[in-house]
Amino acid sequence: MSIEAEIERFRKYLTEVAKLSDNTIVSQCNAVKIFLYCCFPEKDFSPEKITVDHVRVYLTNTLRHVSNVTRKTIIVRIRSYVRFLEFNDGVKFDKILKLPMTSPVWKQAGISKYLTDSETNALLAAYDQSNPTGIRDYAIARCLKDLGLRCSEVARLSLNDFEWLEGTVTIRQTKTHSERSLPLHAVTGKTIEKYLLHSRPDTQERILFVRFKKELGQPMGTSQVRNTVRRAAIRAGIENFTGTHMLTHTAAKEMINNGVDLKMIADILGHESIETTSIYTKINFMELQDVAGIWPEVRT
DNA sequence: ATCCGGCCGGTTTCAGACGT
DNA sequence: ACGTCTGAAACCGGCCGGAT
Repeated sequence: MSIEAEIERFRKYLTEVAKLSDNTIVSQCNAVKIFLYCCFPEKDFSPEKITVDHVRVYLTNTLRHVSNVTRKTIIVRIRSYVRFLEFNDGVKFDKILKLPMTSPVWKQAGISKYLTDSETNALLAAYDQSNPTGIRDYAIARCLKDLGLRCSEVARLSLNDFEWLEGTVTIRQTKTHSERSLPLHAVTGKTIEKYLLHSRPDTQERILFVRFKKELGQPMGTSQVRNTVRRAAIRAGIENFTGTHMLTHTAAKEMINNGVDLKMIADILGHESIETTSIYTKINFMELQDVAGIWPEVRT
């Protein structure tokens, strides 16, 4: 297989599956092309021949003269390519992805961190709903866990975003600058309704979740939203709690377990790339092959 | 207990430098 | 004048220490 053909394969994936912008696609393809030509000067290339040493040598020798920022960018592009190979061809490149490429721990491990059912229940039970703060924070947790929102998206939720009659909520200003409309579960809706009726202070603010103490009625920031969940996790005694993204992962896990299609989950979670979704749900990939067989397909 | 702000690492995008 | 490509910026989520 020629390197040019391989780059075309990568480009097709970036365009059709990852749906990245043209600039991103071009820059990723170029970085990978240079990398591949450097590793296989004899042009006896095929994807499965790529080894950890290729990457290591490339980073330490060829890229030794570039700035750290540039190296970081190139690493990102190579990683993107390797993940494409894993996703598209089913070839495992654990050793490459485990190289110290300054990636988040949960991604290096190749396993998403999510809560077990008992941990989820413990977390939700850790909110004292006899006081306004507990009601508010419980509603936040349900938005994260039921809707699979990022904490920044929860912090930006506005009263204007809810269509109560239709039972939907629209998420704006997301990471990918697009909008998406989600169905609002009855339980989630009731929780938010309870917060609005019995907990939320009088304020002109349209942002849903507001502060109770300092700066009463002002919007909560992303960090406050995160902190409410973190404190609940401490109360619930959940060890290894790493952050609010665990709830997002948990939402993805539950959808997978309910047989929801991967593409649909990507839409709900707001991922432009199915690849991102597959990272969130990695561990279930293995489980589900045995248990349910609802993964789209098993690659060899 | 709650909140703020600064810092960090990772990813994607884009402005402008560069070559033709 | 125009297209290509690099590297910096923008954005995001996470962590932590200190203030209230």
